[in-house]
Order: sequence, then structure tokens, then C-alpha cells
Amino acid sequence: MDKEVTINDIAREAGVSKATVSRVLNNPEKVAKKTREKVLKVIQEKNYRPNPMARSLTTRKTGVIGVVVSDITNPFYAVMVRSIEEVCRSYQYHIFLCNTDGREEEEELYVKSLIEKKVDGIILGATRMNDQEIQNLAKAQTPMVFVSRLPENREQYDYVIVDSVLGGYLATKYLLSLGHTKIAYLGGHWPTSSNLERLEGYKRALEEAGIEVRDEYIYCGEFRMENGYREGIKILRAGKYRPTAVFSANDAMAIGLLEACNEEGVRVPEELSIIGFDDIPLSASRLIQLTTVSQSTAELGSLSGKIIMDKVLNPRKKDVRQQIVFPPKLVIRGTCARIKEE
Amino acid sequence: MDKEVTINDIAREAGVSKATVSRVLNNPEKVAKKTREKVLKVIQEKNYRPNPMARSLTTRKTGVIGVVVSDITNPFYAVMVRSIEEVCRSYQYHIFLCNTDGREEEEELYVKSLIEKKVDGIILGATRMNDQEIQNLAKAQTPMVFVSRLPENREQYDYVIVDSVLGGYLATKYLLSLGHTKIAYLGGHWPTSSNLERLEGYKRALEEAGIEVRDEYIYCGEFRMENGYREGIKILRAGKYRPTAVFSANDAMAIGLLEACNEEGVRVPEELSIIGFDDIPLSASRLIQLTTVSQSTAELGSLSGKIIMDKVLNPRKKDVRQQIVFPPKLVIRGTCARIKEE
DNA sequence: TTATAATAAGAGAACGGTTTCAAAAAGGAA
DNA sequence: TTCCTTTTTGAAACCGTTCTCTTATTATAA
Repeated sequence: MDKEVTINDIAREAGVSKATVSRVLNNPEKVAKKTREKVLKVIQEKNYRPNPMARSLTTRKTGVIGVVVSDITNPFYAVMVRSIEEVCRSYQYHIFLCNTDGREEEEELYVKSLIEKKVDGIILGATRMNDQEIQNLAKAQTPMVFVSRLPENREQYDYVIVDSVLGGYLATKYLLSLGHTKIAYLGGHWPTSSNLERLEGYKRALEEAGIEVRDEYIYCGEFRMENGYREGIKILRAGKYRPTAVFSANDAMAIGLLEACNEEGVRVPEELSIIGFDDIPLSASRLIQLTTVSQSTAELGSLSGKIIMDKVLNPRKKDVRQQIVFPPKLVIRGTCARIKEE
Repeated sequence: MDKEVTINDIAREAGVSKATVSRVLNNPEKVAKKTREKVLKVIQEKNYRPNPMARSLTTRKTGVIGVVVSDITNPFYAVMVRSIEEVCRSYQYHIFLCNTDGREEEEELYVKSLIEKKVDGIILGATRMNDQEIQNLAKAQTPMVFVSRLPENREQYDYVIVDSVLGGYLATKYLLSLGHTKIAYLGGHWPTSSNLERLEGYKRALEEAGIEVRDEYIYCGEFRMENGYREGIKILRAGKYRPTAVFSANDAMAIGLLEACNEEGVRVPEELSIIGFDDIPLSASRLIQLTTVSQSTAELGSLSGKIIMDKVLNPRKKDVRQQIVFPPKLVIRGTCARIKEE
């Protein structure tokens, strides 16, 4: 219908050059008050909005941040993304949402496509790429921050995480303090940093208590509820190696385990203590009451958002590394109990 | 470091004009095989990627779809967005994720900003805007499709929804068939189309059964778990008007209600039957086993994605309306029971 | 009043592609 | 070979901004 109104239309109408119109928009203080008001009036009347593509062609800024997570359907990522989006929005930025589903190739492709699309920055939620790939992508100079995931050469990158080793340690220590000695570890995808670190914390606590770490107590698969259920059944039927407590590397799996207990008629916490990791909203529900290690997910998200925006907006900070490690927090609810005398 | 390689570099290197390079990329069949291969080789060597801003400046396509939902933290939207993203991705499109938190003003601002950013299309998940505002925004000619929400003048827009009236009717009918007569309605934000329609279905079923619709049985608030809990407490303490069954307008609230029952020591389904709406993944969990009305959320998402892509890619279809109404499906699990003899 | 500095505005070149139109090259028929 | 048609290419305009110079204007100091 009516053609898009451009900066030229405004310039002509206001009787000035387009350079002046541009200045009114970007450096208002550089144009005389009178002219400025005249131009502003025309802009208002014609309801002019600068074309963002043309604009970013010269400014080399797109006003978008890419956010890649493995699965938005996972409540942990949902709340993280939510708060990332909130901070970006406060800067007038939009976010591209990318779900990699945990597949490594997808992830690399996604990040590549983000770089090609020239996003101003990238937030990498749990990722599986190896150092080689990351190095490669980093060459593109697009600011990146890792969140809730540690890249291999951590000192070279920006990240905001919670101390997973400490978290695993705290969780296991807590179970030990309740008198448990047969404690299983229920983990996610093996080579993932989250998995490896939480496992390390688990081992450390056991060793410190002088308890042998046995492979029979270690169950891994992927960070999903179904996996928690599946492995849970195995755990409950482990016979000789059936544990009295389980540390689950995330809440989703812990809830799956809870289901397994329900199915097998095992009472929690009387017969089995369970502690999770993440503190997703559901864990607090009166129906679940999961004792867990809190990641303060929302803070993780908003801080990573702030860091990426900081880097994007202040190019000179491009090469100063911001590396934040949150302390994990034990949230005691109803799924752990002191062990009964044998 | 090394400057971005442009189409000019390729043209020079390959000894052709940039028009030819452009053609190799966009209309390969229009350039002689020999030249094409020569150009392709140089492109490969230099790892050239066309600048998307420059490109979209002339093509007037950005390759992005805006998706606005009220809260990605709500599993219903998470699932929906996930599948929208999947189809967009298959077309090499990215999505902007927007959370309005159900605030009307936010919503309008968001859609406006999407239009200004020149997204190629918009998918509007549950929205609260009134017809006036929608009309206004529609003038921008950006293709839009409504999903899981009916705009006021439905015949003018594209949408994909499930028949909420029918869903409410089925749910209530099912409770009636189990012998219940004191059935409460637990609803979300009042003026929302989802709320109104599900309520209508509820009323219709009751009237059809010759049962009076009483205000005392109608509880509303917002579509969140906490609200389900809060209202749930009220429902359970309603004394004379305490129902024997509740139809909750979404699963999140139903789960909140389940919590309330847990807290008040009310057994489900023995003392109270509960039926939800949506069928979010959690409802299927062995811990919840919620009987509900399924929206086939993933299909809702992917179909709306396909429709918006169709409109974006085939401009001549711009003015043909696609209006899809999915049938709701009753999913019977464990939260409803036949009423006991009084 | 005049010289000088500071401020305001404009012309036009980027930015990196696509597209139109005309010219050149190649192919085919007589 | 010559003429006509078809295919292949290139030159230049255009998309809508920002930005760098210049030039014109105004303010300030001598």
C-alpha cells in the first residue's frame, strides 16, 4: 500500500539533509535546537522508524543476542532463558533461541549460523563442543559467554557457573552426615562438564569420609526425567548393591527416580534418600519436596545476560575475561532422612 | 584482524563481476557451468559468506520469525516454542523469543518492536490485545498467525487452536458421566479467550444435563500453579459449596490444586476428582497421573510454524486465511473416579 | 570592526549485497 | 559465411542508513 517512509522523505519534508536527520536520531546534541525540533516534528508526523537492516549495515550491530541451550523444555533452561531475555530486552535487544537437543553437531552448526547472521553476542548454555571447535568459532570475534557449562580451557573464556564440584561435594556430604554410606550417583551425559564435576564432588566427599568409591554405585545416561526413571528402576533392583541414598546430578532425573520409587513401592525418604541438583521450580512443589542443591538459575541467566551486554556495548572490554563462580546452596526439603539402624 | 571477505573480493579473485557472483549464489542455473565452478572454488577457498544485512536490505527479508508467548517457563509454551523453532530452523529461519508475562502493554510493545525490526512473520501465542490494537498492528502487513488463542474478529485472521469450548464440554461431560453433579470450574485470567471458552464448554455440559450453573462453583485467577493452589485451598474449604470434582482450565493450576489437596489431606481421586487441560509433559508423570484434555501442543506449534513459513515464503498466499481448529482429546489417567453413593 | 574559533549543516562516499538492462559471446540455420 | 536467436556476462543503479570531510554560519576575542 503506502510505501515505507525513509530518511530521505524526512529530510526533504523538513528541508534538511539526511545527514542532519541521522544526527537528530543518533547525536541530538550536535544539531541546533531549532532544527532538531523541526526534524523531530516531521519524524513524529510521518511516524518514521529507521530501517534496522540499513542501519546495521553501517553500524555493524544487529541488536540481537543468540542463546543456545540444549532444550527449552527443560525447566532449568526455561527459567535461565527467561531471565536472559529480560536483561536483553532492557537494552532493547532481542534474542534468538536455539535448541540443540544436546547433539554436538547441531550445536556447532547453530553457533556457526549465529555468527553468520552476525548476532552481536552469543550465550552458550550447556554445550558439548570440544575445545578445538570452540577455538575455531572464537576466531570469529563474536563475544561469547558460557553459562552453566565450563569450556575446556576455562581461563580463556567468559563464563558464569555454579561450582559443580562443590555442589556434588555438599550433596554427598549431607547424605553422609545422615549416616548413609551406600550412596549412588545418578548422572547425565557422560563427557559433559556438569556430569564430570558433580561426580568429582561426589567422589571427593566419599574419599574424605574413607568410603570406597565403587563403579557399581555409578549410573549415567542423560539429564532427562525418563533416564532418571530408567536408571532408577535399575538402582532399586540392584540387590547387593542397592544404595540407601542417591545423589542425582539434576532435578529432572531425581524426579524420574521418584517415579521409579513410586512404581516399585519404595517409600521416600524412609527407604531411600534422594538429593537433586538445580532446584527447578517443580522441586519446591508440595507434591515433590525435593531436597536439592540450588543453582540460583535465574541469577545465572541474568548475570550472563549482563556480561554479554557489557561486552557488546563496550568493545574495549572485549578482551577482559569475566569469570563468575556462584556458590551452590543446599536446599533441604523432604526427600532425605537419617538412616535407620541396621 | 583479517577483514571480512565481501562479494567484491570474490569477484576480483575470480575475474568476474559481482553480479555474476551474486547469480552463482542465487540463480546458479543462469550462469555457465565453467564460470560457476570457478566462482564456487574461490568462494570455498576464501570461505565467503554473504552479509545477511546487506542482503536483506535489498531482498526485504530478514530470515527471522518473532514468537511471542506469555511465559516460556510455562511447560505448555516451552513445548510449543520448541516445535515452532524446529520447523523454522528447517527453513534456515531463526526465531526471536518474547515473554510478555501476560501484560497487555508489554505485548503490544513487543509486537511493535518485532515489526520495526522487520521480522518476516509473527506467531502470537496467548495474547491479550484487544481487537483495536490488533487491527492497528495488522496494518503493518507483517504476516501473523495466532496460536492457541482466538482473536476477536476471528474470521479476519490466521490461527491454529484447539476447540476450547468442546474441550471444556468434554471434560465436564466426563465428570458428569462419573456421577458428579457438584463440579467446580477453576479458571485463569478472566477475559482471556482460553478461559472464556473453556468456561462456556463447562456451562454447556451442565445445562445440557439439567444442572444449574452456580457462581459459587466458579473460581478464577491466573493460569499458574500458585493460583491453582490458592484457589484450591478455597475450594476445599468451601463448606456447603464444596464440590466433588473440579475442571481446571489448565494443567498447571490442576497441579497446584493437587498440592492443595495434599496439604489439606484430601485424597484424589477418592474424595475429589480433578481434570485438567493442556496435557503438559509433567501430567503424564507417574507422580501426577493427571486426567486431562490434551491440546497436542507440539502439533499446535509445528503447524503454526508451517503456516507462518508458508505465508512468508509465498507472498501471494498472504491474503488467504488458514484457520485450523484441532479437536481436543480426553486423556484418562488417575485423578478422576466415579462418585461414591451419598 | 575584523580575525579567529567553534558550531551547524550538507555533499557524497561508504556499507555489501541484488537487480535491471544492455552488450558481448556463443550457437544454429540458411 | 552470414544473419538471427539465445545464453552469458558486466556496468551501474538501488536498498536506507551512517560517517567523513567541507563549507557555511554564528559566536567570541582582540
